[in-house]
Amino acid sequence: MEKNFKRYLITTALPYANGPVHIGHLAGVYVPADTYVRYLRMKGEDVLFIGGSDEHGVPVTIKAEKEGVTPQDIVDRYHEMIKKSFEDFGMSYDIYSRTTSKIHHATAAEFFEKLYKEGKFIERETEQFFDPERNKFLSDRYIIGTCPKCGNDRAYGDQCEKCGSTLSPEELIDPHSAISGAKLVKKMTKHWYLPLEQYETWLRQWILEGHKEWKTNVYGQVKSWLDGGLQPRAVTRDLDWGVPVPVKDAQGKVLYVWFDAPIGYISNTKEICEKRGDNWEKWWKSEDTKMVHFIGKDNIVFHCIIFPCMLKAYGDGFIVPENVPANEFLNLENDKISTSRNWAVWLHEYLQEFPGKQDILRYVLTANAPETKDNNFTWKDYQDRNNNELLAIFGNFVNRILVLTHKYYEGAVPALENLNERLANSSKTTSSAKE
RNA sequence: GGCGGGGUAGCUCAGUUGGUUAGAGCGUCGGAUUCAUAACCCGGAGGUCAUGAGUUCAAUUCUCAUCCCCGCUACCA
Repeated sequence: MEKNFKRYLITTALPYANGPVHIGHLAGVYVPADTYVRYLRMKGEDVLFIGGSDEHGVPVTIKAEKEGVTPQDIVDRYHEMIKKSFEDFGMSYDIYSRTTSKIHHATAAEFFEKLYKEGKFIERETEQFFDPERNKFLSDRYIIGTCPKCGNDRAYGDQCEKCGSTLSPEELIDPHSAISGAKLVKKMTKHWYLPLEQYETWLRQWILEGHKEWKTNVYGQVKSWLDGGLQPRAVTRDLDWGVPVPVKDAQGKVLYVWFDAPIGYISNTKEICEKRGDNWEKWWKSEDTKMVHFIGKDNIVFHCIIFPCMLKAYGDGFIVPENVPANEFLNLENDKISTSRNWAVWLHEYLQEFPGKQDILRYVLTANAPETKDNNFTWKDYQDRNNNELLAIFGNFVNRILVLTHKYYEGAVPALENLNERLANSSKTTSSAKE
């Protein structure tokens, strides 16, 4: 199945703009992607490298509320922070943009509108929990109640952290709002769903038949979803932060963050192409473009099932990814990296505390990349790899070449000669030339 | 709970379409050298390939069960 591709469209998962980027993100997604892109460019390939911040969704609004600022303030803060740290780190993006951009809102809205008009969605009205005090519908994780299984009175609407059981908000005893504490009421609400099951045959053929070479974690996860049977997936939410649903009777509704985020790859391509006078469609609608999504293992279903279904539903020549390399996670000092517990090495802090040491981090994260299983980052390992591998071995190698070049060749690189002949002729002096 | 991925030397990872002594880097131990930076170079030790059972002439590699780690679980249970 070797195809001849004329150009490469490489995307990296959009970091969520409610916190900075840490070494786990770097190890799994950004360093491998940047390395691949640099390799392609060195080979002279035509490459477009797309990144950006994912700025919609409930967590941003919660954080804003907590701090008494607007959601825009939150995403402005973290977008700038992430963007700058990527720049300082040396990510070679063609563009690093954001999903609050005008062009993205327009692109995402148009995307939804086309599918809507063509009848690609199904509408469903369901009863949802509503916080009367804040006047908003709540997603499962912002509903708190008593766990019916273990009696924990701080169980979430999707899961009880104490006994680990998976829950639905309906099961909770005395459900109330995690935001206001108010007692919840039920209200009817309408949403649009993408009927994924309609694409099952196509997905099977495309991935299970056509891409057996994908990583086992990715392939296995996809197969499991397909074998389990796909269901319609809601693509809208009751929320006031996001891309408004471009339909008449949809006040107070936005596109589900996971619907709009991957469209960000398209919007950002448009943005850079407009700036360069390039044609964005050649990147997204040509069979000879090779698209690769770099992601973490938590994003497999979105990039292998949902987003491809969206593209397929839209039609109009959109291509789907040729590969979706999803990496595992990185632990820090034997403990899970956690934003909420502030257990992480933040990129912006690393860059401050270790100025000029970007390549050391790149090296360590590459040498220890979590390709097939979760890996562990320790400062001791970082120190050892730096001191032994980079400094002692590699550093000495470079230093020796420089010193000997000056000593024996007056500082100029000597002409190429036949090494085998030379080795055969002498033994002593060649032991140094050999290297 | 269900499903997916993983559990191989002190550490981080390769590998095995089943087949005699399971690999690498770093660490460690020993040696050599002072030609290159506090280096480099050479050699050794170190693993019941998570656990138990099964298939086989032969299993770390296949099958089943168990344990542990991580992810997903779609408003389906």
